[in-house]
Amino acid sequence: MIIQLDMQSEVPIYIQLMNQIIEGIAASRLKPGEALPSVRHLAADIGVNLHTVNKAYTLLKQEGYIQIHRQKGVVVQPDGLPGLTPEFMAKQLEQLRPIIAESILRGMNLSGLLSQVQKLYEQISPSPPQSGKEPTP
Amino acid sequence: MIIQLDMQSEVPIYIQLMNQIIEGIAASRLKPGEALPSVRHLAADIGVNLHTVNKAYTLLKQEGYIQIHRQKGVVVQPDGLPGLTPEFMAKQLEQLRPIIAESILRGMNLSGLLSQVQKLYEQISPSPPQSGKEPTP
Amino acid sequence: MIIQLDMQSEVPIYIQLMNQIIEGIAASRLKPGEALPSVRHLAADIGVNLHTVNKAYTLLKQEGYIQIHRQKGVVVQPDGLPGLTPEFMAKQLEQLRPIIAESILRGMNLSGLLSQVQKLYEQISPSPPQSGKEPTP
Amino acid sequence: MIIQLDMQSEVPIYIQLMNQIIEGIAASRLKPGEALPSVRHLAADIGVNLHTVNKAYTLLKQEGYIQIHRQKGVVVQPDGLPGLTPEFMAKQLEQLRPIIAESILRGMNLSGLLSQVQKLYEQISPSPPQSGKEPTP
DNA sequence: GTGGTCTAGACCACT
DNA sequence: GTGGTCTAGACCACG
Repeated sequence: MIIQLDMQSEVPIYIQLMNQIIEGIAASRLKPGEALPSVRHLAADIGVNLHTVNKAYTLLKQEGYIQIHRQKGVVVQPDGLPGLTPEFMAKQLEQLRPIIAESILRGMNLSGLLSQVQKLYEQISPSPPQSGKEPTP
Repeated sequence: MIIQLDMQSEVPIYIQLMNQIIEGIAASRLKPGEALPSVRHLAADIGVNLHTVNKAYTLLKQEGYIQIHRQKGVVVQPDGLPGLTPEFMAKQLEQLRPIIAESILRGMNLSGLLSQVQKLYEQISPSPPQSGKEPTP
Repeated sequence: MIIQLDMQSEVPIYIQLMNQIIEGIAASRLKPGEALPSVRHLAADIGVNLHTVNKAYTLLKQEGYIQIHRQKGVVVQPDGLPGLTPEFMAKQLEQLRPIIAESILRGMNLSGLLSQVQKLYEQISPSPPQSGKEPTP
Repeated sequence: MIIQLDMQSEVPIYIQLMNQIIEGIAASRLKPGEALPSVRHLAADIGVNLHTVNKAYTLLKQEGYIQIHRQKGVVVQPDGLPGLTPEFMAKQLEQLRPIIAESILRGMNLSGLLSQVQKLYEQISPSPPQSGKEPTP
């Protein structure tokens, strides 16, 4: 798992961390049940404060994306990732709204915007994650 | 111009203000050259401090969306709104990326995502600005 | 006398006005003794407030660049323009200093800077003003 | 880093602050990567309000002259200072123009002006930065 | 301890 | 009356 942080970004580091891990799961680079580095290790690896990693993990756990076990450490949610809950859909709309508004203001047409979204979608998820159970012979 | 602010939101007020104004321009509710309320009036109207409004206006001016005339007031950019600059496209991608990643993680498929974006686009975007009167039979 | 004002500039209008008139005199487009438009006329011509023109004229008079007569109107200083007083030299240095500092910071070398200054000098003063008396045959 | 402010000056304090810091960088008294005082410390040191310092820092950051690290502090831009962009050259010309015009009006000749500029340049500019040790015989 | 945000209130320059 | 600047003081997010 490679983490790329921009220490000069205005985006808080713990948010960047969350985003990177979320993207890792979305891209199936991190698979359900797979272990994540301990808070201590990850903090040392990427050179940030323990609290920062801890905050990211805690929030990811709250969203149901990971599990934190006292002894076993941190693993990607093995019991089914959260789906398209109404809360998530609402949050998504609120996040998309200002981005789309500004795109319209700048004169972007719908097809241009859709193609940008599609490009990003395919870039992040190169191999469509096998939803449901894998065929286990 | 109706401004809806959520004082409980974690999104800073001045950002909410910017977003509302941007959306107003995108939707053609605010037209180029149209006057915006003075810093003081708007601040009084929406019940926030003058400096908060001032910050939003200043940033909108920096982005080229409005003009602040000395001692005359604030108007929506009449000299052509900024277009799809490379900087904007880059910013847009960086903003979209985590949203799309999380949508993928949640199991949303491409067509579902695209339809959400399209729905928002059409909701915000004005019907193609009918200059002049509509033909009323 | 053509006046070019930028109403969106952060430079106050009365300062822009002063600069334009100073440049006119420097370029000999306005000659000593020549009449300037009345406050009223100029204000109407360029579409600004009376007070604004008045302020510019008053300050130009204080610097000794023009004379304001109650009835005769406004004329470019006919009794010898102010020279290189110590006060002016000091002001000039204070104005140049931050510009030059920023140029150095940006990596501009001395010759590049000098050539910029020379270019501007020659552009403003195309025909060197005949200092002293003109040869009157 | 010594900051000299003129509280009586018509030049806003935050501009004076910016100028002093820019000059410090230009003179290599402040080197890329070097830390600047925190907003609060500097404000206390020079006896102005925290917001005034903050404004200066924010603008310097926007120009690319410093970096503001979240919760770490402020440092002189370590990733290469901005160069001679077209925007900067245009701004420089606009700033120089009225100064040069007034100098011409006052009867200053080209060589006199150039020597003033050169004097300032050499006064601000550091002796070419001897990287490493000087040869001490 | 750091910068980011917000409030409250004031004076000034500009038009 | 407008925005620009400055002060004073507060709370919060971040690390």
